[in-house]
Amino acid sequence: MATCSQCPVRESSICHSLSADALDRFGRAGRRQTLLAGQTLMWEGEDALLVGNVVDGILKLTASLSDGRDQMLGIAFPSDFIGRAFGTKTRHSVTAVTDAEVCTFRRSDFDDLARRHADVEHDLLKRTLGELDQMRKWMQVLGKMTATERVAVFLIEMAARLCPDVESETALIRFTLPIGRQDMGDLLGLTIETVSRQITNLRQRQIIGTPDRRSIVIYDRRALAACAGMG
Amino acid sequence: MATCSQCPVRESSICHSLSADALDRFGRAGRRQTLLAGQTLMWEGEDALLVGNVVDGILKLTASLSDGRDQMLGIAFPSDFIGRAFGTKTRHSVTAVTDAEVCTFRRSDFDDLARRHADVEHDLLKRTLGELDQMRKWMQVLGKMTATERVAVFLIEMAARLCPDVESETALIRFTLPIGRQDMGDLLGLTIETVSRQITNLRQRQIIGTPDRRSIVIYDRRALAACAGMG
DNA sequence: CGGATCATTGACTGGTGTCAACTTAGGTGG
DNA sequence: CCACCTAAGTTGACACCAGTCAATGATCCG
Repeated sequence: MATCSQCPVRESSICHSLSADALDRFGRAGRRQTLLAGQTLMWEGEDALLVGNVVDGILKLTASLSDGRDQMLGIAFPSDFIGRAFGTKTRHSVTAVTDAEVCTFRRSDFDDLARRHADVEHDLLKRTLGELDQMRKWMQVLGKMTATERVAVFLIEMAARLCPDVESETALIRFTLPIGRQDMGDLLGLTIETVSRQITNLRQRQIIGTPDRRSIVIYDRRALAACAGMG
Repeated sequence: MATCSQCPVRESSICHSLSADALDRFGRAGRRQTLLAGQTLMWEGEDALLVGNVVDGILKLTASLSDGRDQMLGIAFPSDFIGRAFGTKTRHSVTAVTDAEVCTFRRSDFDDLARRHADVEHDLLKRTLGELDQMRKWMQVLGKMTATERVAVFLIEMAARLCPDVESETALIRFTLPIGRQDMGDLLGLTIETVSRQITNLRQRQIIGTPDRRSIVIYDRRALAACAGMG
C-alpha cells in the first residue's frame, strides 16, 4: 500500500497538486513496483495499459525500426511521468537502466482520475508541453548537429539534470552518466565508436575529464558550450 | 469579428468541444489574421504572446542554430493548434509557407479561457500528446534513417495528410507538396541536393512520378513503404 | 585468476555534404 | 509574345565525416 505522504517525489511528481483526500484516491489506484536494471516496464506497440511516476532510478524510452536499429527517445528521471495517457498504444518501450522504483496506475484508472482532477490534467499538460519543447530541441540535435556538437549537448544536458544546483561559474561539475556508450549513441544518432572518439577528443582538449568510464568532470564549461554550438 | 459558427475548422479545431456560448467567448477573444506566404507569425526566442488555430493554408515550425543552420520542426495544417500555451517563450518560429489564415488569441487570454473550459484543455492535452508521439517518430527518422528512407517516410506522411481518403490499394495517389526542396531538406536533416537525388532515384525506379516539381504521384505504394523501412 | 562486458583505438569504406555548373520553370516588362 | 531575369531544382565531381569491421585494452564480477 503506497503511503503517498512519504513518497520521495510527493512534491515534484504529477501528484504534487493533489489535496490530501484526492491523494488518497490516487494512492489506492497506484501500485509501487520495483524494477531491476534492464527490466522493461512497457513494450513498444503494446496496448497502453500502464502509466506512472518514476519514484527512484533511471529509465529510458526507446523505439526500434523493423531491422533492429534502436533510437532512444528520452531518459526518465525520478518524478517524471511515463506512459501514454489518453491513448491506446504505447509507441515506445520503457526500460529501467538502473534498478528503479515506479508508481504505476492502470491507464484507464488514471485517465478517469485525471479527468476528474483538473489540476492533475493541467499539470500533465504542462509536462507534456515541456517534453514537446524538449523533443523539438532534440530534433535540431539529430537533424543538424555534428558528432562533437551532439556529445557536447548531451553532456551539458546531463550536467543540468544531474547537478542542477551548481552556481559558481568556475566550479568543476562532476557527475555519473546514467547510461553507457551504446545508449548514448542510440540517443544521439551516432555509433558507439563515434561517441567514444568524441569523448576522447574532448578529453584530449582538456575540456572534460573521465575519471572512470561512467564519470564525467567538466573542466571548461565555456569551451564545452562552444562545442555544442551555443557559444 | 470572427463568426465562429461558420469557421471552416469549427468541427476539427480545438474549438470543436465548445458549447455555443463558450464559443462566443472564445470568438470575442480571437482575431482572424491573414498571412502572406513567407510571413512569420511568431519568432523563435520571442515571448510567447500568441497562440492560435490554423484556419487555412500551411505553416511551418522552424528553429535555427546560431550559425544559421535551420531545422524544420513540423508542418501545421488547417485545424492545427500553433503556439506555446502555458509557457513564456516560443522556442520556434511559425511561418506561412502558403498564403494562410489563422485565428489568434493573446496567449494570456487563451490560457485563462482554457483553464476555465476543461474540455478545451483536455483537447489541447490530447493534441499535445499526439504531437509528442509524432515528434518521437521524427526522432527515429532523424537519428537512424538513411536519406532514401527519410524521403520515403516524408512522402508517405504527406500522402496520408493530404489524401486521407484514398481507400483502394491500387489507386494512384497524387498530391501537391506544401513545401519546396529546401524545406524538405530542413525537415529531414538532409541537404537540398540529397533530397533531389533521392527523388530522382525513386522516379527512376518507377516508384513515384513528378509531373511537375511540386507534384508527386505514387505509383507503387508497397515499394515506397519498403523504402521507408516499413516493409 | 579468468571470462564477460564495455570502451577505446585503428584502418578502411561509403554515404552525404560541398561546391559548382547547368537546366527548368515562372514572372516581369518591353 | 518573346526576351530576359530570377529563383528553384537537378546533376556531376570530389571531399570528408561518421559508419563498419576488427583488434586491443580496461573493468567488473564470479
